[in-house]
Amino acid sequence: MSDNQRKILVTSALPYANGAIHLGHLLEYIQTDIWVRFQKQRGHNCTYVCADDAHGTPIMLKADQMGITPQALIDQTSEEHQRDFSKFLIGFDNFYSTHSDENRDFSAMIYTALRDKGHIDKKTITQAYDPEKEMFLPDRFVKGDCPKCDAKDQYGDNCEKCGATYSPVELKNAYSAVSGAKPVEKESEHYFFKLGDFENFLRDWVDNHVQEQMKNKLNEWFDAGLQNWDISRDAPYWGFEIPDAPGKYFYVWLDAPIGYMASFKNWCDKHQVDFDEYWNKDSQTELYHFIGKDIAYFHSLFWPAMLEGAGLRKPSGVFCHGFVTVEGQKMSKSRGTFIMAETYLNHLRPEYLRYYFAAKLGSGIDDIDLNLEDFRLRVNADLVNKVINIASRCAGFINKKFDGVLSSEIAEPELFQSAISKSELIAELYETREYSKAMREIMHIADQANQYIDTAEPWVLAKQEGSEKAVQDCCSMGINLFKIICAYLAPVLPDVAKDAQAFLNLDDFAWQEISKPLLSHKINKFKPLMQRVEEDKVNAIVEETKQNLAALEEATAKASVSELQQEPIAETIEFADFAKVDLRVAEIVNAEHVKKANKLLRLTLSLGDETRNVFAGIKSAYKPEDLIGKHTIMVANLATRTMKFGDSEGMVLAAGPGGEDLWILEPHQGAKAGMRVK
RNA sequence: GGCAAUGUAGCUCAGUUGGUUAGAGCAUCGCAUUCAUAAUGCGAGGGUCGCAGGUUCGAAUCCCGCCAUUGCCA
Repeated sequence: MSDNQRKILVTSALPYANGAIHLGHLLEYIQTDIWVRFQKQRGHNCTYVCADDAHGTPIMLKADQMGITPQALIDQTSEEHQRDFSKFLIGFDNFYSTHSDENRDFSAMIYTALRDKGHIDKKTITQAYDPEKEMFLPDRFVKGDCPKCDAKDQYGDNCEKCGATYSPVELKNAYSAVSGAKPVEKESEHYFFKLGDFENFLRDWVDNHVQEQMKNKLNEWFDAGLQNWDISRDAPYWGFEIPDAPGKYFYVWLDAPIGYMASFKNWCDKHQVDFDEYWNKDSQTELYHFIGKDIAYFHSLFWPAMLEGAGLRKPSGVFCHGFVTVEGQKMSKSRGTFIMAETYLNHLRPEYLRYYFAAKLGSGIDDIDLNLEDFRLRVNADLVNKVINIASRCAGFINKKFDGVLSSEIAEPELFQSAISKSELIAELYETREYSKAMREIMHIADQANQYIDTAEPWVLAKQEGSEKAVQDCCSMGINLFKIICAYLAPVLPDVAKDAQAFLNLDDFAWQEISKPLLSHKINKFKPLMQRVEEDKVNAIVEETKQNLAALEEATAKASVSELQQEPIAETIEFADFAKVDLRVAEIVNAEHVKKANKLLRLTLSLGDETRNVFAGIKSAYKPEDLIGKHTIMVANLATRTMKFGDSEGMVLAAGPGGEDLWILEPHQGAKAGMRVK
């Protein structure tokens, strides 16, 4: 190993231990794993640790619902997570849990240090409390009617319908999402981390440790003023009890990032590595966290502040990435695009996805779109048609005519040189997480290789008497280019790289060896290294995702509070009262976005002889173009209501809790605009 | 509601500090070719760079407003 070998510790965000790994998670683990494999291929000492995030109310409640202990739930989840990760070739050096002795010790140690330096405050706050379950309720576990717009079934912090923000105690008809009981207000003393103590330090630190795009966002928080952070929760809570405060527990987000340290410590003890060398205040090693843009706040403010306060080293960098969208939209359960790792693996090998993500990942925080058609075409074209094709079209000649031995010289030194001269550029692109640019460079080499073989025409030479050496030379040239390309792609395609090594009769693809040509070298029989992605396999993933969802919904519907419990049937009315409501079939002749309105769509409804302008709060669930031409049911004799955006002349009927889960009514085929519903 | 990021060919994306006729891959079409997992090579068509203003000799690039998408609001 060279003198300039770096010591690097890398983490991915800890997956929460109450659900399965999905494509959104995988973007991050794949991005990190590629980076780690690259560092190792370069000969650096790089360690990759992760853990399950195993504490908090949602885990406690889910275990309760399943009738098992939280410990049993997180054990089971950990097994599932590790199985998925390993199948996706995520090469963690250590995968641990935040519910561990190491983590308990570090959490206590850091908390104590912060407290002793005066960075912890106590304050009594009022919170919603479930008298039946005898527990405090986090905002998202209190539901009720929006205090502003009266929308039903809104969460305790903000309204999906009108966008208002408020506190849970303001909700009308509030109920606990856990028991259905009416929450009461109750006081409790909470512990706070005084983030504001670290403002100067953080402003400095943020300046050269986060991406440009993140700085703007963080500045907003600085400008708003850093608030104290509530780090305690009352019993019953699934987590670590605060050392000097019986009945109080660390909030899950306090011990989650500390889990990075705990997992690493656990690994150090198994491998006789000096933990302190990595975490001492003046450590010379490097520490990088790969995270999603949603948790930037915790990793760029709380975490470095906690480390600073506790006298530990700070991260060398926090690398944020965007979200995965599918077909240009948020992953959606109902569209079948909320794809689980396991579902994907039932149909396709992981490297297709690894390559596709690599081909689209840059160093920024842009969202990454998985377009299923593009995915299939891109992977097939780049990997199978271009890269693997090179070996496929050369290997036959070498094996049949030359007993598998490559020629003793490089036929096209310039072309060979051009391919290896990209080594440092590609390394730099991997290092800076510009994988998409790296992939482009590599594919360009593959194009050149195919062009070369086309020009050299070994199949023509093979038929000419006395051209044997020319055939061997040109096919050996092709194999050598193939070797270089595979070495460059190794971080992304670990299994293909392994198979290519077997074919090429090599032990590894160490980066320093890339420039060495294979001369008079014996290779093995070529076997197809990768099959094309078939369209029906991709469709099967979407299909299975939809089916899983249906099964899941059935299960949760049984377990949770029923629709009727949430909203009991209203009091009985006479037919005459009902008859006053004039319901009509209406055709949606136009639908469009409403400027400045986050929730509304403007619908133009035809009743045959007249048209109505109606505003409907369904933007989160429907795209305008998907509605046009359809029929629906409207209240036609509702008094016109004047809104900020214009008059709404009626109302369309819809059911569902809100957000994406909102369904408007549609009559069976044959109903005509204007018909009365009675 | 506030803030941030994003919006470029059918699709997925590049476009460095503003500077000729806006690029690539895939898809489409034509030609060549058969060594290769119906792969490959050569060539062609295709864009008022989200919309509307402004600054400038000159804007995809800078400024303002608006629209849309995604995320955050501890």
